[in-house]
Amino acid sequence: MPELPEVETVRLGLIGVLVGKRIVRAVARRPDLRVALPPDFAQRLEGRRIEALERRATYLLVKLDDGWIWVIHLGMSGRMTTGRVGTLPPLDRHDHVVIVTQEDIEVRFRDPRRFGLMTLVRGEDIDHHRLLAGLGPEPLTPDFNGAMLAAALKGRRTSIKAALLDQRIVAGLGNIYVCESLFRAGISPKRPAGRVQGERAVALVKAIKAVLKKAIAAGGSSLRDHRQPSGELGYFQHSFTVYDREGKPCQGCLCDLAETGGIRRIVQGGRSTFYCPRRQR
DNA sequence: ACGAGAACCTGTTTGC
DNA sequence: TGCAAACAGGTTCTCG
Repeated sequence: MPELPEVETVRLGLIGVLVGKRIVRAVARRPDLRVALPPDFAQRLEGRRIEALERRATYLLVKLDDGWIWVIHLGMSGRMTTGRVGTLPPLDRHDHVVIVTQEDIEVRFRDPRRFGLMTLVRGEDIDHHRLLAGLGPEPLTPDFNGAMLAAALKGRRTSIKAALLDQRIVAGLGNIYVCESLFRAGISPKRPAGRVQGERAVALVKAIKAVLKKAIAAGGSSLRDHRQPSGELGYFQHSFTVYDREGKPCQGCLCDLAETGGIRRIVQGGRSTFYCPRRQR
């Protein structure tokens, strides 16, 4: 269930396995993902050398030596595992795509819920492709700043929680990091998006960047720790401040747990939101 | 155009 | 213990 930091961790883990390597075998075991695999998908990967592995929002962009880009989205339950051929566990029924490099390293894409996708896009078309065209700014780049976020939120009547989940406003945030960022910025998830302006927007941008950087750093360190064969990439021990901590004490709120009830859980747009009603306004 | 809600799919956790 | 309902970190479609 990957948001930007998890996808970035997967990317960093896959760079060493894939970049500069040639794909000698590719198998599409189950083509009906969220977006169906092209009929000749596996055939078109075979023989290709991988030149670079980039990321846009939560899409992995694998640049191939024929000018095409292998686009990967992990959806909600997508995972990548790698290991030397013959050392991995038996294939699971949800291992939908398997590739092998010239060095005998296998990379598997497993996605039980099939909300993920893979496809091939011409390099020069990538920015206009329907999957990527509408995406907002990358949150970790300098052009994502308070003024820009304030402008994007202006006039919006929906909650700031829903607005931050909207990939057109800012790309790559999901439920967890939206909750964490709002907590860090001291902003209530119920606040109308249009009323996050000025200093509040600046604080929110700072919080988003800090939360994402911290999570990526945590993923990076776990990557070094778990670089064993047949490693599963991108899933590490998180320590959240509010997410999934309903009823637990709020860090930094020196209030009586019995009195306040601690972290609260509400449902917005059908999804759980966790926040501290005292610190977030 | 905007916002709310449903839908997609399967595995795991929770509650009676 | 067993079964059904609720829930899960994403995205996209429809409808009002």
